[in-house]
Amino acid sequence: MPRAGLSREKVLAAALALVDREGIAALSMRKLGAELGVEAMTLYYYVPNKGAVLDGLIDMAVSRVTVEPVGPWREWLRAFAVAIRRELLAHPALLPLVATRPVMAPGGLATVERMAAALRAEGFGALEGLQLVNAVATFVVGHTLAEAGRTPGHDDPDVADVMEGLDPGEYPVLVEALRAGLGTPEDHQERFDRALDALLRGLAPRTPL
Amino acid sequence: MPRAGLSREKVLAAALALVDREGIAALSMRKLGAELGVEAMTLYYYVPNKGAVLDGLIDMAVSRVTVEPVGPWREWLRAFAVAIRRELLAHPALLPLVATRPVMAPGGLATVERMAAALRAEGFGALEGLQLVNAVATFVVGHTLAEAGRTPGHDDPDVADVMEGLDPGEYPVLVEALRAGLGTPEDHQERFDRALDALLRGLAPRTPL
DNA sequence: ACGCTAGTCTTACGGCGTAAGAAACGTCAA
DNA sequence: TTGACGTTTCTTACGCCGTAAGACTAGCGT
Repeated sequence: MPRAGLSREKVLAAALALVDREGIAALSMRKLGAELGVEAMTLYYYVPNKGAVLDGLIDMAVSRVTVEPVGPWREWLRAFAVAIRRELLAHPALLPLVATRPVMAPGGLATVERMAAALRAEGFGALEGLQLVNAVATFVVGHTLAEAGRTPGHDDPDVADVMEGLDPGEYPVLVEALRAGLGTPEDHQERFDRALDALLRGLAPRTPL
Repeated sequence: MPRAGLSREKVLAAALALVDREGIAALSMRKLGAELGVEAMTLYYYVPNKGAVLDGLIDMAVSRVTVEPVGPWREWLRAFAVAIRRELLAHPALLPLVATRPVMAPGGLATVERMAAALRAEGFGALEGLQLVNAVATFVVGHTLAEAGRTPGHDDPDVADVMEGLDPGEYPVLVEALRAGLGTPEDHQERFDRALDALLRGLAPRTPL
């Protein structure tokens, strides 16, 4: 019987809290143990190694994205994209992980399968539908990385700072765009919406029903 | 005068070689020093810290992508996307870096500025044009990550392996798509082309000339 | 009361980034 | 030739990291 009442789930939950609070660079087995009032090596009873902790974190995030593929496919696919983005922005520290690690975590596969099946019912081939889902997913990850991604151990020189030090003579258009709001949350939102629309508008089944 | 004939450039070149050969996880100051026949601390004479090495690597990759923004904007923007992808695929180990680190390295800014200026000459606003460039760039990074991205210290369970262990009863569409070529180089290429086309087709200036 | 097992801790190893400063080298003036 | 000096390199050390090996301990069923 456990003396500290631990479990794989509690370890992962503590890891997520730690990462959200201090960033992914701060996630070490020793700190995670301390978080749970336990020595580092104790964690290895619940988790084979640190990589498994990272995988678990990804799976947690991915699993929270569930979309019911009913109605017009462009609509729920859009909702899917929006849901991924929301989840990623809720835990920006996980972004480098989600982006880098093979996305095929078990938690997300079921969702993917359901969407692919729904797409095939609307005239897409199996491969074609999955390519579409993949295209949307990779677009969202790419966009959100640019929006909120920061390197683990990197002090973030914010876009605002870079903007200050930019020579208007050398980069006139860039400076103008920065003044017009490039890099603001609204800018990201708008760019996301427009590009997503373009993507969904342009991707249609090759052999419609 | 140098006794080992080093320089910031040679350090970066050796770093790139090491990273290409053994992956980003293998890049340590000690190994990089050994690569150059020198102790680790010697590198700190040419580089302030390890982060600067990583930044330098990114800048090297980004700087190699140069596109002449002449002719129809959709065409050279497409060439830009293709060039980024080619460069990233040539050094896949750099992908996690490029994706994660603020993309505004000095090496790439000039290219961005030139493209934005060309777009404005074709009826885009300054902000609008940069959003377009950004959208394309983030799309390419996202796609290429999914195509070739592997985590630093992660042994890659290839898509092929995952495919084997997939229950056709549980994931029928997925399995069918995998059999139809999901995840092959051709699949990635095709998905890239189709999504890029959709993106460029759908993104047009709001206030045409 | 005793053993068993699940859970925890201790110790240790090799690696990491890098701070501080000592040491060796090449150059050039005296 | 010598000596001083700035440039480049090395030595040592500190505090972190992931984790292998194995010793301890708390609570259970008998």
